[in-house]
Amino acid sequence: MGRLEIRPEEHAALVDGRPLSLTVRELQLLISLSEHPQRIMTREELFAQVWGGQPRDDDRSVDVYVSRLRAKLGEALPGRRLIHTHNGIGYRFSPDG
Amino acid sequence: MGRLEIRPEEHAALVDGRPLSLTVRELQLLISLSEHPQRIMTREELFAQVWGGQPRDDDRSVDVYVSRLRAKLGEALPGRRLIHTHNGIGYRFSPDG
DNA sequence: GCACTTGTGAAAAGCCTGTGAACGCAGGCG
DNA sequence: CGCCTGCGTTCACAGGCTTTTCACAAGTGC
Repeated sequence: MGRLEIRPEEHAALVDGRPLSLTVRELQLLISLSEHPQRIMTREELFAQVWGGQPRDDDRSVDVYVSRLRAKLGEALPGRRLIHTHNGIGYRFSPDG
Repeated sequence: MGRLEIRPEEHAALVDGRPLSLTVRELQLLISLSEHPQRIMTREELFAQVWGGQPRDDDRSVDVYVSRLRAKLGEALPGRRLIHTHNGIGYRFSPDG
């Protein structure tokens, strides 16, 4: 999976061997996304996996955490965009930028 | 169906396993077309399936979205023409270029 | 108490959509 | 030929809707 490595059982995400300092939520979200590479996941799916249950109609939690995750990934891997937005649907994780 | 795969339930259209970044409308249109391969579909039929209801007399929405769809398909599958125009009638989807 | 995380509201940025208009292309006709 | 006409294709754009980002109050654990 390139320079990014995710170890759910160790609660860790590594870039070139260095752990990213992600919060629990951020890591859960990254794990959920990366478990289905190239698949478009809806907010509902992601919310269910990370938070459990169903999001409120106007819940922006997923978006906010995607944003935070991107910020940290972007710092560690400049110039790569691993999480893609699919307007009106959700997000997609693509290992190869 | 060759290199193009359409998965309505996943909101995705894949070329060689990679999702195209289609908008919701574009995907709906592609789904409608591809559900009846080799069949000529009228603008009215397509409009009804994608937008619902009947198009205005001078509505060009279907044409515009066919054009947008062709542009994106053409980028992902250069040299193949999947959507054929039938003058005065409508469009036809042909899986094998 | 302190440092950090979490979820929420709201402003800013960005994308999608439908529309009108311009453009291109072919056929018909003087 | 040259011009007109009928269609389909593409461009440009404004409005609306979605996503992104920021700031903040409340919560948690050390």
